[in-house]
Amino acid sequence: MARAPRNGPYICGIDAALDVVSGKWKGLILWELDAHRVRRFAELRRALPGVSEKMLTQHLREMEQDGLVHREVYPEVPPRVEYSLTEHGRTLNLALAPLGAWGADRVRREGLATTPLLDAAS
Amino acid sequence: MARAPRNGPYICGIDAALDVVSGKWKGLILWELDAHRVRRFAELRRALPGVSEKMLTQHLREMEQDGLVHREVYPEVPPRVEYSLTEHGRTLNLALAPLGAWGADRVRREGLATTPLLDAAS
DNA sequence: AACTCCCCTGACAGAAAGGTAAGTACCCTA
DNA sequence: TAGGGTACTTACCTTTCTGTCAGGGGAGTT
Repeated sequence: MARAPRNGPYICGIDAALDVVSGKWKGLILWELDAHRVRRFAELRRALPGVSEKMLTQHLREMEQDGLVHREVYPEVPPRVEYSLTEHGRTLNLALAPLGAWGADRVRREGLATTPLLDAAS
Repeated sequence: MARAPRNGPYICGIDAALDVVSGKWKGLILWELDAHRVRRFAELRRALPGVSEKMLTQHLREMEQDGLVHREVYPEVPPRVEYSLTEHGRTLNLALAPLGAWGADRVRREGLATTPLLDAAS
C-alpha cells in the first residue's frame, strides 16, 4: 500500500537490476549523465529525442528514489536543477557496459535500425 | 508492418540488449537454461514459480526469434520439446553477469524482499 | 505587451504487457 | 473410465507504461 513502487520481491539479481533500468529512457539518462557528469533538465531533454517532459521528470524522480541520480536544485530565479550520477549510478553504469557491448554487437550482427544517436555514442 | 516485434530502431547498445531481456521471466529463463544446458517446457514452468503457460511460450518464442534460444521438437507422442541456449544466448548471459551482481548488491544494500529462489541461485 | 525559457505537475487516454481460464489432441496409469 | 501429464493456443480482461495536452509563475528578450 505504501506507494513505493520499485522494490517488488525479486527473483534474482538481474531482476533487481532490471527493475531499476527498465523504463524507456533510463538507459539513455544513465549514459548521458555518465558522459557529462552533470546535466540540467533541459539538456537531458534535448539529448533524448522524443522524450516528453513528463516522462523525463518521472524517470529522474524514480532514479533519484533508487539512489542512482543526485538532484541539486539551485533556488535561483530562472530555476536551475542539475542532475548527476551517484556512486551507485556509476557502478550500475559499469555493470551495464558489457550488456551495452553485447547489444551493439547484436545491432551490427542483425543489421538493426538505429537512431542517429548511436553513431556518436557507440 | 511485418509483425516482427523486436527490432525497433535503437538508441544505443543497452537499448538493443534490454529489448531482448525485458519481459518478466526472460532473465530467469536465461539463468535456468544456462544452469541446466537443456530444459523441457514443463521443467521451465516448474522452475519459474508463478509463470503462466501462455507467458512462458510467448517468451520462449520471442527469445527463439531473437536468436537466444534453440527449440528442438521431438515428434514423439507425448510431445517433447527441448530448449537450450544458442551461442548468442550464452554470451548474453555472460554480459548479464555484472548486472546480476550489481542487482544482488542492491538487494543486500537496501534489504529488499526476495522470493525463495534467490537463496539457491545467487 | 507578447513571447519564450525554465522545470515541472496533473488529468486523461491509448498502447503494451501480463494474467486467467478454457480448449486441443494424444497417451499412460490406476 | 477417470485423471494426469505433454506442449501448447485462443479469447478475454486487468494492470502497467507511456504519451498528449494544458497549465503555472517568474524573469529575460523583442
